[in-house]
Amino acid sequence: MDRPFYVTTPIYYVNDRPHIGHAYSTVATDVISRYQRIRGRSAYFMTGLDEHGLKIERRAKEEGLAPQDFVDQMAAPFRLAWEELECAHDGFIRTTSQQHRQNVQALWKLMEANGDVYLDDYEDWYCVGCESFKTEKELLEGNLCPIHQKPVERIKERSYFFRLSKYAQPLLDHYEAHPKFVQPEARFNEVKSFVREGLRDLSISRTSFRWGVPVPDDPEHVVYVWLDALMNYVSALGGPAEEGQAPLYDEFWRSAETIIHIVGKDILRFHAVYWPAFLLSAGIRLPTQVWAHGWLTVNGEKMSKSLGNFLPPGPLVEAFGADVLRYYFMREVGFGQDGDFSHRNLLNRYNGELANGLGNLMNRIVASILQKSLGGLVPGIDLDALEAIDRDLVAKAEACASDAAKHFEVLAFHRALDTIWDLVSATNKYVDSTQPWKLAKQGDDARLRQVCYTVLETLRWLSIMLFPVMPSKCNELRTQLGMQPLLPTEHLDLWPSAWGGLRPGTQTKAAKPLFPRFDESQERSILERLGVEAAPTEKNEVSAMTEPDQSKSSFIEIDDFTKVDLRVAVIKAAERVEKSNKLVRLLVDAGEAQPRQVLAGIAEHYAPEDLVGKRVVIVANLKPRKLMGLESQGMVLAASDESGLSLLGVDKAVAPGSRAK
RNA sequence: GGCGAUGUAGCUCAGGUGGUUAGAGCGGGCGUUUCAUACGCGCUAGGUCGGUGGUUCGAAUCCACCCAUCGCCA
Repeated sequence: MDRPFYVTTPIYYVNDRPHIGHAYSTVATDVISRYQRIRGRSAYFMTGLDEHGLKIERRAKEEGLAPQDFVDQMAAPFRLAWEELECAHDGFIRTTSQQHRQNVQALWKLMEANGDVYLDDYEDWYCVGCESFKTEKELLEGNLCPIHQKPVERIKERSYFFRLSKYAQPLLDHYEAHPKFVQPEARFNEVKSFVREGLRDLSISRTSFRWGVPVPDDPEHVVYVWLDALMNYVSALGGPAEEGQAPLYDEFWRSAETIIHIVGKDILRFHAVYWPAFLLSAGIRLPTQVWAHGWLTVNGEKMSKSLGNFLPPGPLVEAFGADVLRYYFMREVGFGQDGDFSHRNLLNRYNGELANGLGNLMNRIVASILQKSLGGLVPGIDLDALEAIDRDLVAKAEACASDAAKHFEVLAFHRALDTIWDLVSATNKYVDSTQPWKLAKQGDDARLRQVCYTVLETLRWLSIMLFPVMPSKCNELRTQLGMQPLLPTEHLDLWPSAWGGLRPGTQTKAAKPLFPRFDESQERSILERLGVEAAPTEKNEVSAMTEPDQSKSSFIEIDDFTKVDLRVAVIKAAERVEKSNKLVRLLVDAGEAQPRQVLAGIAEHYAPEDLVGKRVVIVANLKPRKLMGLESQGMVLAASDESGLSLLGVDKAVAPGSRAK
C-alpha cells in the first residue's frame, strides 16, 4: 500500500522560458505526488532541466556567454515558476551537474558491456532545432525541416550506434505484459504500431559540437542529447549504482512500486521506446508507466514562436493565485487530451465553481450562520441521532471520497474534481433544504447544531480531497474551520473515511471569502492587465465573421456608443424593496409622460429619503427586467470602489430626459 | 498512401458487454429564497445521437461503406 512512488516531469530544455505548457506538466506531477503523500505513501517528485546540445551551444555563443553561464541564467526562471506554482518537487536535476555526467557515462558503459554499442559512419540531413537526423523523405521542399521550417544541414560523421533493432521484440513483449505501460491507450497503440514496423539502430553520439557529456574513452564524441536527457530520471536519484550505494535510487527506482513519467505527447516516443530499450540493455528495471498528456492551446490558438503567444505562468499566478490556476489546469481538460487555456473559461470557472460554489458555501455557514447563532463554535452532536437528510449527505460524502480517490489513482483529475463538485453542490442543496437560518430564528438549537455540524464536517472532508490540487486554499479553509494545516505523513493515510473527525467546541475563525467573486469590471481589468482582448460577445463574433478583417483593437465605434440611450432623470420617489438588502425602488422622471420604475442595487450606500430630488443618469433603452418581482425599466449608473458607491449625476440642473452623449 | 481515433443539446463532454420518455455541467429562459461573495435552490433546451445501408423483435451502443476532423507512421 505504501511502497515508494516516483513521479517525474520531463526535464525542460532551457532554451525556452517557462510557459503554461511546462506549468501544466509540472502542476499535474505535483498534484500526483501530493495525492500520494496524503495517502501516506512515500513519494518522490523529480523535475529539472535539460541543458546540453548544439542549440544551447549556439545560443550561448550568440549571447556572448560560456554555455554554462548561459544555462545558469536560463535555469532561474524555471525554479521561480515552480515555486510560484507551489510545485513542491523533491529533486531538481540539471544535466550539466557533475553527478549526472558521470551517471550518463555509467549507463553508456552498461549498454556497451552488453554489446549494444558500436562505431560506424553516419551521413544524413540534420536539423539543429530537433537535434536529430532527418531522412530525405521527411524534408519539405528546399531541404527544410518539417517541424522547424528551417534548412537542415548535411552532416557526415563517425558515430556510435545503439542496437535498438535488437529490442523491438523485447519491447513488444514488455508492452504485452504491461498493458498500462503507456497511457492514454490511444497513444499506446501508436507506440506499438511504431515498434511493430521495426526499429533501426540509433545514432547515439555526435562529434559536431562539444556541449554535452563526453563518450567514455572517446572524448571526441559527445553523448546524444536524448540519451543524456532521458538518463536524468535515474541519475537524479544517484543511479545506476550497486545496492546500498545510492539510497534514493534504491528506494525510488530499484524497489519502487510505481514509477511514472509524465510527458507531453510530442516526446512520447523517446520515453516509451528509446528509454525502455536503453534500460533493457543496461539491465535496469523499467518505469511502470509513461503518461502522455495533451497540449494546451491559448484562447483557441496554438502556442508558437511565430505567434508569440507563449504564455508565461507568472502573471497568471499574480492575477489569480497559484491554486486557482492549478485548479483550472486540472479541471478544464481531461488529462491525456488536448485542451484550451482560455482566460474567459478560467474566469467563468472561478466565479461559478470556486466563488459561488465552494467559497460561498464556506462563507454562508462559517462566517454567517455559525458565527451568529453558535458563537463560531463547532457544535457537539450525537452522530447516531442524525436525520435522514443528514445521513444522505454523509453517504454522498463517503461515495464522493471513494470515487474521487479512484479517479486520482488513475490520474483522471478532471473526473476527481467533477465528483468533488457534486458534493459541493449537494451540500449547498442541503443548506437550502435544512434552512439553518430559520432554525436559528425558531430557536431550534438541537437541529441547528446537527445541520451546522454536518456541513462543517463536509467542509473538512473537502479540505482534504481538494488538497492535492489546491494546497494553500485548503489550508486556509482548514484554518477557518479552526483546524491545523494538513500535514502529510508517511504511513498515515489522511484521506477522509470516518465521519465525525471535526472536534466539537473548536473555535472556527471566520475570515474573508476564500474565493472573492470577480465582478465584471474586475474581470475586465484583469484581462486588460494580462493583455488579453475582452472576449467577444456572440454578436461580435458574428460580425467578425462577416467582416473578417476588422481591427482587433478593443476600441468601439461611435455607433456602438450611441446605441446606449443615456438620459438624465430626476428621482421622484424612493423606497427600499421589501426583503432585499440592496435593492431600492425608484420612480424617476426621464422627461416622459409617466415616471419610470427603476430598481437600483444601492440600498447599502444610500438612504431612500436622501435620493429624492437627485439628478441621476439612467440607461433608458435597457431591456426591462424583473428583480424581486418588480420590473425595472432601466438602470441607474453608479461607480464603486472599495470605499463605497457613488451615483453618477450632472453638475447643472439640466432638464429631465436630456440625452447624455 | 498505411494504421488508429473521434464526430451525442448553443459550448464542453458522460453514455462497459444493444432494451422503458438519450444524460451532466456551463450558457440562455422562467420561477423562488434571503443564511451567504448580486450568492443559493427549483424548473426549462424538445438534440435526424456525422451520413447511408445492414444484423436484430429492438441500436447512440454491433457490422459495412461514405463524409468530416485529428493523431501516429510513410
